[in-house]
Amino acid sequence: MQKNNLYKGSLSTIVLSLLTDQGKMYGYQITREVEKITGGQLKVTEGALYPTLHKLEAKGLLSVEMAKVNNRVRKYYFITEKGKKETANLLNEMKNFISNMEILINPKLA
Amino acid sequence: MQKNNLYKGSLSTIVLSLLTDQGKMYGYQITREVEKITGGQLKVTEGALYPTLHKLEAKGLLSVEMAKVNNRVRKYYFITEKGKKETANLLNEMKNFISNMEILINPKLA
DNA sequence: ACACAATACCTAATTTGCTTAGGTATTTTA
DNA sequence: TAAAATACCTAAGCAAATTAGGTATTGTGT
Repeated sequence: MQKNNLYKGSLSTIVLSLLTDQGKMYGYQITREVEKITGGQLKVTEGALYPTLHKLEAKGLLSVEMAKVNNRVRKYYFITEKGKKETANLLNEMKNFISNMEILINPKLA
Repeated sequence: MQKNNLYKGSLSTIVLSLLTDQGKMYGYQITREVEKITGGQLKVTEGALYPTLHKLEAKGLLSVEMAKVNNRVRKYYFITEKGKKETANLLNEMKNFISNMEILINPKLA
């Protein structure tokens, strides 16, 4: 996703969070949106994204809806009921991670 | 470090940040300190920590000082000049990661 | 008209950073 | 006196990326 390997492990959370917010999105759109939101700082590579989308679908957290736009196929992903619960868990884990990191790197808070 | 794989990639930053704060520490002490600071939420496993300390030493970011306490060996690690610069970089990357994640998971901020 | 960029999907080999599961040895505690 | 804690270590395996490809269509610049 970057040279930076801090993002390793966060992709599923990012995807599920975006889909929670936007309802449904297709893969390529997700890569554009993340780049836009982070001001170009984070680029989700397709080699990371597509396998992740397939994994989340296989786990039953996402469903797919095919669409044909301009003679080109799009696969819109959206969150299932099961996915909503898992998203809530992942978002909590992310918030916990962030607060733990903040006290770890900021000794004044410890 | 946990079941949670968000921490993947953050161990070097955690170690260097702690050593910046505390001057010098030995491996086992680092595992105790991280667990204490995070209220038991994050446990740095020795299988992850020792190879990381050796890697940081090999890169010239840390130096070692042996000590014998109670007939048992301790290896105290401390940051080199080169390590100070790299620590500053890693801390900046971590802060960037955190702010990017915050806007990604919090659509109201986007 | 034609090349190149952008859109849109995909896979597979490799790398990386951890987990899991061991190992040695001494000191402290129940 | 057995178990837990202290203190170091390594190696096989796993999971999530990176890197480096692939196909095909549409839009853009010259």
